Amino acid sequence: MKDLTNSQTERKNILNNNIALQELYEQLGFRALKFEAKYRYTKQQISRFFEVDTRTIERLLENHAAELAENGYELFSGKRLREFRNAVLTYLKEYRRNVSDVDVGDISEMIGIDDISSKTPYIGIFTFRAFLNIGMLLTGSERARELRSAILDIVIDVLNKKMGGSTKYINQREEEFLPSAIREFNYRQEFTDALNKYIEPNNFKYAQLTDKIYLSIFKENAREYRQILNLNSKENVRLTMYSEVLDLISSYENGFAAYLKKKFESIGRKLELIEAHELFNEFENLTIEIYEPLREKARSLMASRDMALRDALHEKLKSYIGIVSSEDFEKFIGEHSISLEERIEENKEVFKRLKGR
DNA sequence: TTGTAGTCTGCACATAGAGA
DNA sequence: TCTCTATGTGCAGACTACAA
Repeated sequence: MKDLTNSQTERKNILNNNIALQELYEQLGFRALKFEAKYRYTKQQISRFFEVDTRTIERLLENHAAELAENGYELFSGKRLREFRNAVLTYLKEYRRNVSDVDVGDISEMIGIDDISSKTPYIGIFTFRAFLNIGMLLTGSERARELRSAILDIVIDVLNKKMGGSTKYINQREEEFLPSAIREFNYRQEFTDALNKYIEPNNFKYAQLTDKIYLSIFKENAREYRQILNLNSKENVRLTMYSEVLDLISSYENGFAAYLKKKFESIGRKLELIEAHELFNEFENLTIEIYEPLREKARSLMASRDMALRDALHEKLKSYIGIVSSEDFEKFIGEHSISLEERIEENKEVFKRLKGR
């Protein structure tokens, strides 16, 4: 199980997943007052929920101030506090009206939100994200432990629901995948043509030089990549790659094909496979500065997304695991993410026009 | 203007668990 | 058993808004 208490990256990768957050709010049943379009809780509500002293929450606020502020913790004072107090009063009034025929005792106690005194000068307010953040940091609270377990279950459940049980092809749900895959297909053609024309016949040349590209970009050969993503031998590894990785592979294939052609023309004969390997090393050294930023980006995106979306760990890219942005979650599992079949259907007319040219 | 009330915050202390 | 560290709690002072 992921350890949320001591990894800020793991915490962010859940808190950036807005789709899962909505589901979490529905399922946890810890209702909040909506203020300025966000669910809000007071510090007292939070400490009651986790069954700890408010001082404990305050200590977390001291030690993780930036992280909690980023997730929506704020101090309300002045005009904003007055507006919030009015919103609380309206909420309490509404609630009392709706349950007036029932003896509900202390309504504030029952719904978990207190009437805020007019003498209160400022008050610490948490958003739902900040509330979850506290739950991820509190190690001594049994309820926080239960919450963390529920968070992980619900996040996995949301992903499974969205992906119909398998996240193998989650990369195909973003808009950019299809154009990148088409581009890559064309460059792949040029690459294999070049290997055919400029390297002596050899059964292993395609696989070996493709592996060289993979190793250069993400430090794994095709076999290792298959194992990590649990792909069978019939499944095409490129159909599981993110658009940024495909673009970089295209660039390598295009660049190396041209480099190979140049070498062939200068020596006036086809290269042996071992010479092609040496030529690739030369090409790699020559382009190291050009590709470095793109390689860094591809490794980081691949390692972080596969960890967050596929629960797959690329051991050799461990140090590249970072935060998956909320935009990324939206791209792959949000409203605008759609399956490849639907996207192809959407682009049918474009394909027909291209075919007709 | 001043007293009051509610909240935040810094400091100190208690407790529990891990490791030597 | 002792020490260290992390975590949680209590207390008191500071701060701020409101009411008289």
